Amino acid sequence: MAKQTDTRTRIMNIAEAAVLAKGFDATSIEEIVAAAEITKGGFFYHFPDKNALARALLERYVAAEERLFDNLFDRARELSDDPLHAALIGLKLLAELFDDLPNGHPGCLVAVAAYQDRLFDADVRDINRRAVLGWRKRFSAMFSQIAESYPPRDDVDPDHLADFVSTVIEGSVVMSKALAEPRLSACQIMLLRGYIKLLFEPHLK
Amino acid sequence: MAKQTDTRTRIMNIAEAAVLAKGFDATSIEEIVAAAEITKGGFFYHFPDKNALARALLERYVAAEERLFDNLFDRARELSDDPLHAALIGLKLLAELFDDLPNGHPGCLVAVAAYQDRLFDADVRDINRRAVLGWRKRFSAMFSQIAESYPPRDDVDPDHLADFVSTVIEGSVVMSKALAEPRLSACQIMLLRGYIKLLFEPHLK
DNA sequence: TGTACATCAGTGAACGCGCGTTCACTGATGTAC
DNA sequence: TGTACATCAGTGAACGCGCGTTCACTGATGTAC
Repeated sequence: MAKQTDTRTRIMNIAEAAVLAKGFDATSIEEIVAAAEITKGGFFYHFPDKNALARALLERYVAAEERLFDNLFDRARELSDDPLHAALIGLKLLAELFDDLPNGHPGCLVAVAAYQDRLFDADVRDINRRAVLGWRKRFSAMFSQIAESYPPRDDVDPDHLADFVSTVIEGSVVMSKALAEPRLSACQIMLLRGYIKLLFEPHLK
Repeated sequence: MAKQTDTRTRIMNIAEAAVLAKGFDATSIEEIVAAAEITKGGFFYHFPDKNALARALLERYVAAEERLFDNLFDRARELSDDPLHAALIGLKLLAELFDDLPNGHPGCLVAVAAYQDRLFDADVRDINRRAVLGWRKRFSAMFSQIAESYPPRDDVDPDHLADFVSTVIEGSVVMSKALAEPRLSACQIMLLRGYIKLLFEPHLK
């Protein structure tokens, strides 16, 4: 039973890296089982078909991302009671997290699913949609709370601002991959942080 | 000769749409020639191999994008001599352009190449890198010029700010595809515009 | 404690299909004289 | 204007390989009595 999860996890780790590097269709079961040192039959013991692998990968990825955001912004709230300051700390922590990845972020499975959605069934597409809506909900609540104490300098919809966070994260990963510049993501997230600061922080002059 | 470019263009249009919907590897030559109503031999008359198709698609896409940005920001400069106002007009025009696409932006081939780069040779990866560096150069020049007249409220590197434009565009396309919300991109670009405005526009109060 | 059976986590061989690529050929159009 | 040849833009058949999937089997571990 420890072994089951071992092999299954090993399959998924290998598959995830390959999918992020060349797409889902180009990642063959053959190469996965070769790297995992099992046979094809072994793969199909763990997953009924290839689509089930996609689903499992995306579900795991989304759950992990959610946990990560939870931890990160919970930690930020521990460091400051003020909602704006906590958000700024959270974004800084996020940037640091990206900066600590030596080869840059390996890529976001949500973006892969978005860009290859004709490959997957409605089930997988729905998981993806819900995940992004979850991010919207999370950050929208954050910005709504900030807006209560800090009237924004610009009249922006909290949902749109929430999407802006996801937009910048997703976009920065694309950019850092395209340019092979691992540090780019962290830098872009700090720019986003600058915007949030500018938008909400009271002007002192 | 009109016919040659016709068929070649038809192949590329069909291929581009398919690649943006499911990735490069999953787009078979078989389905392309079926849709283009030619035989496989016909395809290989126009392209020596599948990688040549990828290269041709990316080159065409990058060139078209460059022309589009040229036209858009040239037009903006016609409408205002002031570099900041011209930039804000340019971003507004860009947002409108996105909003006019009824099904949303079909996707950016640069993002596809970034997320499936293990599929392509060094040649294709280089075209991609240069394209993104081109965007950086374009927008960096724009922001440097703005900064001459309008001291930014925040000390940001023009290159980073330039990348931020690309980041938001790329990210918003990912988001609008993931959520199947065609209008999202335009909205996110307007948020970016709001940031630029906030960053450079003199505070009146 | 020993035996019988069930389940788990795979193996290994086989399958047919679709893929990218090659190549000999062809009919229409263009060019030289 | 007619003929000979070249080029263009493909056709159509064939190729071998790798893909996802199936399935009968297996050896190790767990459970009942």
